[in-house]
Amino acid sequence: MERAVFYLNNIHLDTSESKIPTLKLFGKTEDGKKVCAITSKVKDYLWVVTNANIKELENYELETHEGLCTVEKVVIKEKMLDGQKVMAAQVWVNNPKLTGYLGSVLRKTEKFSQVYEDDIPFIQKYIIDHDLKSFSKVAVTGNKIPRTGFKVDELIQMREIENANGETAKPVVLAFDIETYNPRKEVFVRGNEIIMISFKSSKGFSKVITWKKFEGGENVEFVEDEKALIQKFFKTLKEIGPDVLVGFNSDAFDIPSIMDRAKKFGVKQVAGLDGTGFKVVRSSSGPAIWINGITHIDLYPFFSRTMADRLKTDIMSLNRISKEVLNQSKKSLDYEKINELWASDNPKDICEYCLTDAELTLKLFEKIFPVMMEFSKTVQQQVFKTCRATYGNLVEDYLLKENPNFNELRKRKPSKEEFIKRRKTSFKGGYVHEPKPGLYQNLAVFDFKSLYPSIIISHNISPSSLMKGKKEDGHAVPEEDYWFAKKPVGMIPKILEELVNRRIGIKRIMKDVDVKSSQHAILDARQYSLKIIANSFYGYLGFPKSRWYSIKCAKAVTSFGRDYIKKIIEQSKKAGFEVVYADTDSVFIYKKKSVFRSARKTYEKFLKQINESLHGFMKMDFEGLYKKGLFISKKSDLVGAKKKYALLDEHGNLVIKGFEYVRRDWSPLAKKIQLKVLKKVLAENASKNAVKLVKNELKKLRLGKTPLKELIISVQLKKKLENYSSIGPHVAAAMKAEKKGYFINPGMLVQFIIIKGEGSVSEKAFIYEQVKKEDLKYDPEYYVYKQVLPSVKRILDALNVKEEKYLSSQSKEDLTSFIK
DNA sequence: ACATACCGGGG
DNA sequence: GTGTACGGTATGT
Repeated sequence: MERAVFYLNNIHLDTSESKIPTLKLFGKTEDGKKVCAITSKVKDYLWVVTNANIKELENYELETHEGLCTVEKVVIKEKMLDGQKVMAAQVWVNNPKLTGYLGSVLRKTEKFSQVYEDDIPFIQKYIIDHDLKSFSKVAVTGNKIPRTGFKVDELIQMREIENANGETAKPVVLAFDIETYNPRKEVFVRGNEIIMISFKSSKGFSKVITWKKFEGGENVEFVEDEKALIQKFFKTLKEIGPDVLVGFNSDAFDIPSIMDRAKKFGVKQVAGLDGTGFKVVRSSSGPAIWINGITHIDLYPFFSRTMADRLKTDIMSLNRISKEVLNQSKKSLDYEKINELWASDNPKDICEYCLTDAELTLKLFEKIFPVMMEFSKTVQQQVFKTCRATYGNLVEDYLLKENPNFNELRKRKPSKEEFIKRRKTSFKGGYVHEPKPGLYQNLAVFDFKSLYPSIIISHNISPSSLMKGKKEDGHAVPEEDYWFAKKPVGMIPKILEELVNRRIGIKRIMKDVDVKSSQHAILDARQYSLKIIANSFYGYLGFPKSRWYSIKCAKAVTSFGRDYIKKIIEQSKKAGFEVVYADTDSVFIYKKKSVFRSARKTYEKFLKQINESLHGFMKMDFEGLYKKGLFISKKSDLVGAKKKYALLDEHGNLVIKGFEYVRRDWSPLAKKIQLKVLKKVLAENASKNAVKLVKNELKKLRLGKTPLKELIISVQLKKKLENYSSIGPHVAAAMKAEKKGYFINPGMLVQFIIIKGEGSVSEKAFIYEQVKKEDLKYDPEYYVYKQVLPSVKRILDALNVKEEKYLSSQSKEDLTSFIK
């Protein structure tokens, strides 16, 4: 027997080789040796709540197409279910893959229909039950066995495993990026050549590999052809032997591309430490790529959901995130230029571009990894899973992990029918005070500190306390006829309170730590992970897929919340402030004729007054002071749109939320004008210039002088042409193009122009190439009224600029004649 | 009014 | 595996 202590990298249950699943744990020792521990002797369990004689269960056997499922042991225990004591049988199963199936069979029986915990993924239970953590030490006992096929230093037939605590490992990281040649504008991976791959490692490895030779590139290595490039990718992965492979959108783009090309050239994928290739697994953000023994991190899902609230940018591209987080931009090179350079055998600039992307990816990873790790530790799941999780997943994982401390049976996920039923049930959300469109000066934003968590804790909002005891003794819900008992404290408020208290404790410690130290960064990451999870409890209660879903609890939370925010609005008005906008837990207020310099003092004084009037646990924070705020109206409504505003902060940064200029199905012209107008209005303080700009652009457009390229609308063709039941403009354009002999393929990006003529938008849509070749004229009317106007109208409306000012003083009819 | 289809990230 | 993101918008029918 041997004992090996190593940092755990990843765990999974492998069913590829035989019907008996093998548990594989990968990691590395302190001195950097790679280890894999395997075992096929893992047992899983489920719970059955029953008063029936359990003898029948003890020797239960079930034939399945995946082998025999046998019950190996049954243990009776007293458990809690919704705060009530129940007798339950813990049923141990020989094969973890069959637990769910056994559960579904038992559920159909009369005696054993109340089945629990059969739907918790085995690995998740295993990690919780063995107290394991990503990149933390584990101690394994077992026998060394021959390493046949494994790319590790040691392979162990595992008997036992335990958490060995201690420091977490600093992983060896390899960041990568690919470039593809895509002259036919297919958006998706199929059929596109990979022309180069770049690498940057945490150990200083830096290289671009490509298959067209040129003079004088730095860190460039040339290979014979694309096949050799793909082979080189796997070879490099093996040579560097990273603990973490990181990309940006690599789940959806880089790795699927590599897999696709490897298949085409018959290159065997050897990525995992057991010689296996990439594996496509389901994650809550869509398909994800798993590698045995290496943690694959895709930065995109983590930034675009978990970190989104912390970023100013609304656009989650590598460039924008790098700019904000690292203060470093991508090399600018648009994809048409990439195609052009490659076609003309001049890939040098592409190489530099590619390497910069890998470098930014590595830097972003290094910056954000502590945060990912804190999330992973907090919910006790593998970082692979946590960094792709939705808020709901994080709460659910946290509850699954904390729940055993309460001896409660963990709830099941809803059935399909239940899910559909829940989804139909809507309820009133937070209170929204619609903004009056306009540009405001010196705005203050206050928000309740953890409004919903505070409400849940202080009103004991929990399924187990719902309508227990007498109404007079409980917390009555505003506008509703139900209540929550004050005691005993329910599982959800209890877990949440512990979480909030932990965060308070961390924040207290942080005060005495140097802001620039790495310890501070870690503590900040930890408190942030706790904050995100705490703030998501409410959403979780009302999320139809939740195990601990409770519509009454969710309703109660928003009901209390509306009560609180309305009181703040009233108080603000009484104190002589104008309330511009309020949403759920925040208010945007201002005072007419205020001066920026003195505004902060005024607001701070008022905030203090608010806080003095609030009960103990409720508190409002000063979220920010903005020099300017632009609120715009809904499309055709008088009241303003929700979450659509642009702010200019104290340092002159623009914060733009919810404007459409980011989308590719808008013409570059509309996007460009919208952004310019916003900048002029907010940053340059010149709405006159904005009007002038719009006027000029419209004039150009009407004279037919706008370059065609600026008018291209790009929409992806997602299906075969014959499968469309509704023929939208991109489909119609593609159909016409195909008849003319153009290459049309599902997956491609249809770039079209709306041309002059009669009929619907679809009838007037033609692909860009055809418009160019046949010298068709674009339709100024369409671009004026369907592209440019919608993008700026609401902004200028908010500033009380009348349409005529920029559209023209002439009538529409006159304009049409003008165009002719 | 309702249904359908697409956006995001990546080249 | 019981479910496969989601909220917003334009255009067709």
